[in-house]
Amino acid sequence: MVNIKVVAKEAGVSISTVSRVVNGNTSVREDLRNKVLEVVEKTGYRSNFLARGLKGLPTRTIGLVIPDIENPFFPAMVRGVQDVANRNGYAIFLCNTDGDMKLEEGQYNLLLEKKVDGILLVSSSQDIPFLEIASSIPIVLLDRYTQSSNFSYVVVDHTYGINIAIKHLRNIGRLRIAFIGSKPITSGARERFQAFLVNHQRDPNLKSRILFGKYTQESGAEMAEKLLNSGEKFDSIVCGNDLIAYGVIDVLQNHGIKIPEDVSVVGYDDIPSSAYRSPKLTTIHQPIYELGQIGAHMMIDAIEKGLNETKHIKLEPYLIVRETSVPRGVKSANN
Amino acid sequence: MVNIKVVAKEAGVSISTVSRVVNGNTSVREDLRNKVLEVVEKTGYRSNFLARGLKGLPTRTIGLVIPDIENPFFPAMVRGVQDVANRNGYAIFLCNTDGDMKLEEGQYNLLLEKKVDGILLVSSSQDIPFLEIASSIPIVLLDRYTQSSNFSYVVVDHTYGINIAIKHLRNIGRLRIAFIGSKPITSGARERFQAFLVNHQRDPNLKSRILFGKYTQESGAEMAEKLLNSGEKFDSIVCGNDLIAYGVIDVLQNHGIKIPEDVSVVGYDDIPSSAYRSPKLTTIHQPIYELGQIGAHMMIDAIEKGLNETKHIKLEPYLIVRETSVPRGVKSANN
DNA sequence: ACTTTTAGAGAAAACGTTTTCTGAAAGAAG
DNA sequence: CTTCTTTCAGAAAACGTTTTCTCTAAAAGT
Repeated sequence: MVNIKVVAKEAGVSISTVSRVVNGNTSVREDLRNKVLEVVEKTGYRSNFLARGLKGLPTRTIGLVIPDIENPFFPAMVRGVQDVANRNGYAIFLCNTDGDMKLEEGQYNLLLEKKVDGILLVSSSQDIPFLEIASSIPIVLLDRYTQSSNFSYVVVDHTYGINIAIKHLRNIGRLRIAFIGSKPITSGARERFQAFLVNHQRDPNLKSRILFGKYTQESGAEMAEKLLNSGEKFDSIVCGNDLIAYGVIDVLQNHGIKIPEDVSVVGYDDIPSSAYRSPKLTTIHQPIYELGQIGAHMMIDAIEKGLNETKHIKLEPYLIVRETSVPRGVKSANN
Repeated sequence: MVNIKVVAKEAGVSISTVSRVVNGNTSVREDLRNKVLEVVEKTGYRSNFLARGLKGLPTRTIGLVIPDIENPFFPAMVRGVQDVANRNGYAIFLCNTDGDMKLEEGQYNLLLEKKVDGILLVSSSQDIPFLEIASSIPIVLLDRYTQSSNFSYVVVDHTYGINIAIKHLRNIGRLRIAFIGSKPITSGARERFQAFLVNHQRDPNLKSRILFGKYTQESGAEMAEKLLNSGEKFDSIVCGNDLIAYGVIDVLQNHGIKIPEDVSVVGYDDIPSSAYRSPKLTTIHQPIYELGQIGAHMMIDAIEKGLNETKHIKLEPYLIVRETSVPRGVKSANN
């Protein structure tokens, strides 16, 4: 491997001079600079990142930890951060936690050990003990924020998202709305649930129309069965995410319930398959790719410009009406 | 940050001794070893990977380059490699190429610069010029192999995959089979196409029932239109991947063609949504997660045991019959 | 013309390890 | 009791950089 020493020898200068030329921060005599540049070009020399890192300089490496890349919600986000990271010469370490805080801490420590310049974290809990001891590198929370937030984050405004979902259902005359979501352990789940609650404050026997499970199709199916068995009346369901909606729709249809004629279903996320699935899912679209992009930008700014005021960004989701909410013949009022 | 020096001082020994204890390759007197271990435990000392890397030791870091994480084919593969990598203490760099060989080379060089111990590559071409100049680290090709293969690879046996697809269609009486695939630029696409060809050698006007596009839903739709417009007769379609099948099904249905009554469609890949989509797609399941796992295992073996004989592994896909191939009432012969 | 400032190049220290080399003490062999 | 091994700890070199420090020579000021 060609290192700074051989470049120096080849160019007939000292290694200090080579370093100065390739980093370009101090002035070097014109002829020497050109000679060095020429040798660098010829040999394809690139300074060794391990050595630079050892000197305390940035490694141009960012850690990204998410629950599960196989969850269709995350690929777009990952791609968003990779695209801007790559454009800026950063490489990204990707880690999965499966929603387990023990693993999450493990990945966090692994990344610190790898001397990443910063960590983008989709945490699986609202309080993250291992982040409380101040870290030496910037941390940006993605998609979910913490209780005691001294960290920058970029999230989606789920209160707004649930509001427009409910508004849409009311517009088409659905007033007995059920909610099937995830246990409110993450900020996102909590916010969605609370937004639903606020919209139904005066509702007496609301409790039995609210069900909590996990963000999976299986869990969605299970909870739909439970809702059905409860005997509670409902004409529409707001789901915590699209996967849950898939399960719900399957179960409802298996019970001979017509969607959207008998009950309207609206999902949340707008993962890619929701546009293909039949019936095509009405859902709240989250700007996932943009979320990744913006997070990566914030991170790179924090790394390079040393910005350490925390920044909080909330993105707006929007409603996509497909086939699972509006029965034929019903006119959706302008929302 | 706690480094080897403070551990040495704390334990009252030299840094050499500390190094020897934490690496455990040479013998150290019992009492000193215990003292050091105790201090290491207390301080949470972990040796700096940059310094180790600089000494030429492995960085316990692997590069994984794929075309696009947003392509639903890849998350399972990525997860497969991450799971075994993680279990063995490796971190993985994930890179996207979008099928562009220029970008692929760029990512490859970026990874070399990051001093990864090895690279897992899903290449977008059958010959990879930048790999011809011998690399100092192990390379394992995933999912696709090259012409002049001096590299280890793990792939899926697509000849077998297409054979069982065709056999299935013939079993249910479909004899005029069309093929809509990707231009045979990767080994996978080429193999699928050739397997189809071999099965139809005596067929006179076969050409017009073979169409090449890209591995996307849009392309699938486009080619289905083309096939329809050609006036060529067909009773079934084998698609190069599931995404193409989605596009094909949409177009066929829009033309009032019933699936599977009028024409049978079989996909290839079995991406997650194929089990949900309606109609549920009959397809060839590829063991994608296993492919990632096995690739990672080969890589780690190559890194740690220095195995440098090239190893070639072919995994067997299998048929999953869902709703797009067998018309009601037709009995599928035992295959 | 002589001193003072400035430009800019090289030497050397430092980053945190691993590992070879050196050396001392203890044990074995004569 | 002396000499030769052996065991094992510490010193020091090395990995490839960046950057501070030192020094020379030229430019600038008087």
